Amino acid sequence: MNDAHFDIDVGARLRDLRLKQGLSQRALAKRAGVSNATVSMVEANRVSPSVSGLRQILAGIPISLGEFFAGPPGDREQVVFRADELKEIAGGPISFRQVGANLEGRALQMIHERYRPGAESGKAMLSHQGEEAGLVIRGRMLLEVAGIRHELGPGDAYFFDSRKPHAFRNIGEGELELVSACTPPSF
Amino acid sequence: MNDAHFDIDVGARLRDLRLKQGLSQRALAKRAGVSNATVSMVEANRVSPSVSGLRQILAGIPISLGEFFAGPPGDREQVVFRADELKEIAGGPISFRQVGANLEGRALQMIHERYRPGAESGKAMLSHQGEEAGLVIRGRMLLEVAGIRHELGPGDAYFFDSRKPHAFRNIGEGELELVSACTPPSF
DNA sequence: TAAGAGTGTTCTTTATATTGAACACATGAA
DNA sequence: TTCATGTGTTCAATATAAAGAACACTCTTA
Repeated sequence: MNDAHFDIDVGARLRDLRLKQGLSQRALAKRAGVSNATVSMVEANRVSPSVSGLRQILAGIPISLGEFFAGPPGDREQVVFRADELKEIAGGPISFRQVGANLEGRALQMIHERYRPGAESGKAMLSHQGEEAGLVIRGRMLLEVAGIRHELGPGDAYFFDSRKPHAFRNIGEGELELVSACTPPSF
Repeated sequence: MNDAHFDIDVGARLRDLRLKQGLSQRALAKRAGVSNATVSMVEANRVSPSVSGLRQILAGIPISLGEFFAGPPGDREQVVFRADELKEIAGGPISFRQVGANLEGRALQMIHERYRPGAESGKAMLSHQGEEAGLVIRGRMLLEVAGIRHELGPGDAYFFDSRKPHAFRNIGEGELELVSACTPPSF
């Protein structure tokens, strides 16, 4: 019934986080205001805690539900990606070169973007929620977010909620180069 | 006891997502394999669903728990940050200039980093989990992750799990310039 | 040994989430 | 109107999570 959506192991993850903080079940329980039995049960996956209960427990770490479920990407290995091995994920007048090949299960996506003069990348209203940011390295760019246009040059940056409709365009004479990041990965 | 950790409104968020998909409570319930009453209760915040129960419901959207809780950071406004208004968050031989001033409740952090020759930034084992990535713009950098050293030049990039111990150093003759991003924000 | 303090686990009761059916209210068709 | 089908909500029964106390175990210290 379920897709392969990383079935995060709540118990293991909680235990992992707790131990990283050097806390015993009782110590965490006390900080969080729950019983030690609850912590034990949850860690052993003998129960599936209520969201409010889990939030309560996580308050003792402390960590938010978002961070908790942002989850362990598993151990992916490659750390360094050479300039020529960034994965090209767009063609034509726009070059999107992604850091890392397979982002399945990851929380972050970074892209080295290049736009030929006049090139533009418009994304309509995106249902997927998240955040994105970028910093211009070279060239001039026109950024439109939620109907408002902004002109950015080298060193300028942006940060917005991905759900807002947005579009990018190179309005300079030369190439536009920028580094962007978004979470969660959008494609 | 709690920090201002955005107390996400589970009910409102679920309803919002469901409506965005154009589903009725019953339609979603059927796809998810739960009762319509459950959907109603959860949306009205009359109960705090179990994690397993919520996952079940979200499978009908479909969306993962991570995405669900990555959550709406509320409407923050400033979209564009000029080069000279990036917030300096480190001093001395290292310059960290952050995109956006207040990242409270946000999921993403982007930093424009500059290192003088020889400067280094070592972070020991970081308890906070997450991911980080970066791309070198100028100069040569030595990156050490989990005991392994890598040398990177312009255009090269990295991507790793923040929990692994890591350190950065400028090993070039000139300035090292890079753009990094991490999720969740680490400081 | 024994006693004490620490660990995580297991028990029984209590609180709460979830179900399936009934409910109340809309809209559109005969 | 009357019926049919849609919506979201509420109710009583059942399944499950949470609490508090007891348990079993490992240490350290006397």
